[in-house]
Amino acid sequence: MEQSPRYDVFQAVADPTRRKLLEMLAGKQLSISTLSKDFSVSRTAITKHLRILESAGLVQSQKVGRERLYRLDAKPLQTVHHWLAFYEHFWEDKLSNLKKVVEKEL
Amino acid sequence: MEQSPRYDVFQAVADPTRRKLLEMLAGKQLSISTLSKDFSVSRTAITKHLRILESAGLVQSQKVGRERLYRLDAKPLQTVHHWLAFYEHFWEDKLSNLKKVVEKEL
DNA sequence: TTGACGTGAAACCATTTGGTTGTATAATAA
DNA sequence: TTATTATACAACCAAATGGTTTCACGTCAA
Repeated sequence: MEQSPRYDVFQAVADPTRRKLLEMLAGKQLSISTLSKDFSVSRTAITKHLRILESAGLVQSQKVGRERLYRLDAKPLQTVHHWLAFYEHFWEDKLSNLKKVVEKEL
Repeated sequence: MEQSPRYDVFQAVADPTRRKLLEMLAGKQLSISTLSKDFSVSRTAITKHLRILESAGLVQSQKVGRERLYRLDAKPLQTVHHWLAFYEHFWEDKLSNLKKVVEKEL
């Protein structure tokens, strides 16, 4: 859980807690404490998850007074989107195959 | 690396080796040995990765003679696709915001 | 100025992860 | 029949991961 290595977006997004954090940050800026309230794990654990998300570029933060506010940056998710695009026709093929079968039945 | 627990598709896809395996299996069925040739890690390691992919439903296998052939099943990737759809307008917003800025400049 | 609040940082810890080597066994080619 | 090939399985290992507790420190409200 060390923060020095740049986290891969795929890896960052692999954890359910981190996905939930991204969801909470969709639209609004929230502080660590506020975010933590929705989880059963400690504030420290949430801080670590946020650092991982930040090192993957999925969130950005700024210190305001005594709090640190985090906000979503969805751009790195485009990488996942592009990666997925390649596989899209593989699951669509299944559908078109099914379509053919159904058409043959009629 | 135990295989009993069902692997999450997000987790399955988080590893670069496993993503490469999926790519190799796009379109064609390949045996473990054949797949292994393209990696620097051992065949055993590849077998374990394939088991993880299988438990996530991303590949299916069948034993043919003395080999085990694996093939891609992209369906579980739809889960990732749906998940991503929610964030799509967050990176699109950036573009439309940029567009607004550019328009104002003109 | 004094607590309470929000965070940062360090030290630890158990489990999971990704990898290895070695042995056993069924299928195939000579 | 005898190697050789392709796996399977078990045991083991170091490092990464997700988590904790404790303590220190700046900020803000009374």
